[in-house]
Amino acid sequence: MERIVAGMSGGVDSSVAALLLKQQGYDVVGVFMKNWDEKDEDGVCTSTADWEDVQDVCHTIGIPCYSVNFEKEYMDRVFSRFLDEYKKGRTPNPDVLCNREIKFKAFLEFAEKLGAEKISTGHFVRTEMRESRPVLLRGADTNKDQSYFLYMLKERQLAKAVFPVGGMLKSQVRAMARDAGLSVSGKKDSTGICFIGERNFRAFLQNYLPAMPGDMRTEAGETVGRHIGLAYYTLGQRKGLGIGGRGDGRSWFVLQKDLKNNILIVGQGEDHPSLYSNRIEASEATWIAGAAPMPEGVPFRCTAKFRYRQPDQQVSILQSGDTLFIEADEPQRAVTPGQSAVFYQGDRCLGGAIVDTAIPIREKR
RNA sequence: UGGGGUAUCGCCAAGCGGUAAGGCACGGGACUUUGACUCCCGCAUCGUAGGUUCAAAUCCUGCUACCCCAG
Repeated sequence: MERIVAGMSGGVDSSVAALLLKQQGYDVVGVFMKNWDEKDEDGVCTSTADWEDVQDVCHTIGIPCYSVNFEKEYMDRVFSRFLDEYKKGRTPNPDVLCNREIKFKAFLEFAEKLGAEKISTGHFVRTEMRESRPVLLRGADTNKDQSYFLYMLKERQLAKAVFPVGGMLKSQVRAMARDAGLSVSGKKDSTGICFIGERNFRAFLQNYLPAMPGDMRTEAGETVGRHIGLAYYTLGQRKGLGIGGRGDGRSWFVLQKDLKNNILIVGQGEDHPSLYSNRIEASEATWIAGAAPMPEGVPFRCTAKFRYRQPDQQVSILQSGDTLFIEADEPQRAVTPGQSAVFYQGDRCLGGAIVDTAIPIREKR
């Protein structure tokens, strides 16, 4: 009987994933990962509660369960880079790294040591063999598709993974959990950084990044406020600026970071022109198939997402050396350095790259 | 010091005798496995002390503060 190690977070999705595998006759072993040790703002250690949920669910399903600790790996391979990026004034996405380095690497290796052929997670994505090679497809529930977070995986990682709920709708997953009597069937979807959880983001960052106050200025150079450190803001952000009543009365948004002078450039209006770009330069391109879908220097038409859950955007991409040039058909709002651009061809996720620069539209030449 | 003006929520700002618009900020919630965006809800008795009136943020008087002009 084939053994599968089910990664279980204590949430509905991974629980139902394990349940489905069990029903399909696999030798399922549930494993809970603890990768972060800290209480939340209320002094509650959510991972303890989640671990209890996992034990509960495993008991109901009738599978053994274990817990494994990757705190060190998470800190070394994910969180340290996360902080480095912030220190550079960028806005990283820790979860794409977490998937590549932890869930589909450290955890996968651990599962193999347990004698498992494969691992499962509760991600809403599908895989399929095409020409005897695994491809990553969007989840069937277009509203919950999580392929964006898995673009850094490679074929050999995909080949070792199963995503039992990828073909289902979220509503079906919940219904199945309820019918099976899983205690977590009504549990709220978790959000926030994976393993760290939902928290006051600014306060959280303040534990790791030094304050470096400076001016907030308009593009014209007028000082309109103070910031507590450029790292605490991201492009297109509105909340937290604390500027009210100035100018034409509209809301203020972060337009740019001037790291050299420690100045946050802000402007009014959700649709401020400086927030829009259609030419983006990215690097660290990774392709699930191992190589880009097009030769170097040749443009390629596909769709892209510049943030999770963004509707597909029509783009042309062109690789030149280490740089990936992206040209979007439509203007894109607040494309942010450090964030990921993920590429698709139909339902298939091809890979992605990390944004370095978004060139404002009005600088077109 | 003399003359004039203004004082309404943290900020901007309606109101002109009939019982406090709106925007921004902020707080809460929804959405969301990153960060954001978005959406919904909440949020003042009118500088102060008196007076007139059935009724005052709205009229009158004193006080206080700030602004402008003058010299």
